[in-house]
Amino acid sequence: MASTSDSPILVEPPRPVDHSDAEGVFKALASERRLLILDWLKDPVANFPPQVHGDPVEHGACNLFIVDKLGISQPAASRHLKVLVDAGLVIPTRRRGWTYYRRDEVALARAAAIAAAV
Amino acid sequence: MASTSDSPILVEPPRPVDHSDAEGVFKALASERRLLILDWLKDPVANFPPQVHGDPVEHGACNLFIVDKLGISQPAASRHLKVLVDAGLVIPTRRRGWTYYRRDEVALARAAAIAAAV
DNA sequence: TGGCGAGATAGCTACCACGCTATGTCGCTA
DNA sequence: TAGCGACATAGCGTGGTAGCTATCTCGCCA
Repeated sequence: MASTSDSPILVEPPRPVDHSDAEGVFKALASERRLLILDWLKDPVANFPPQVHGDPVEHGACNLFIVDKLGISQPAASRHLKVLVDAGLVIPTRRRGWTYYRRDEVALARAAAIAAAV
Repeated sequence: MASTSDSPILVEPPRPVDHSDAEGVFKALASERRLLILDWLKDPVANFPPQVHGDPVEHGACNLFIVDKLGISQPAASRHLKVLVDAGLVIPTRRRGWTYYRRDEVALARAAAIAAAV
């Protein structure tokens, strides 16, 4: 079981909001496809087909499902996911040759705090 | 005195968050210069020189001051301001040949709500 | 160990955002 | 009414982003 699967959203130390930080977060969110991905990952069980390996709640949704649902090429989807991972908003898990993605709720809460401070 | 100067942030009706809306807001915020402008406009009196015409609290800061403080050309600054105005985050006021800009706190609160819903 | 499938990377093209200079528009004032 | 100052718009060059196809890497399994 994932160590954070049944914890509430962790509380970050109240760090001051940095503009360059904020710019990076908003850049990562400034794409409809990436917003869709984040939305789908809110409920992997409802939004993706059943997975044979990898618990969708624990590890997240399988890369292939996201690629299919986006309807763009696999490399293009891969890059969108990389943008989200680099921004720290999504956590990848490699397992048995597949890669699963899940939301990082802590980082997303921090992003919301940044937006609230604009 | 500004009609909203001593009101709390107005409460918008709870409209559902739309992805294309969200993309537009995040695009407008995905620029360090525009984040700086929004930050400066939080306190026009402290961040800009005293204005001869136009109350900085009521109408906002004078375009010229923003251009100077950004340190870029006047057309470039003008376009950044247009992006913020088009996104509805900043309100322009033309008066006596000058243009003043102030934050739209309602729209900014809505932007924060959008970010919190991602 | 050879083959296959998942996914990242490379390399290309098209497009958009941002900077600049030059110029247009419009209102105020001498 | 001529001139000037504030601001927007036009046009151009450049860098970054998003899409694609082709290819590479690497783990799994027969």
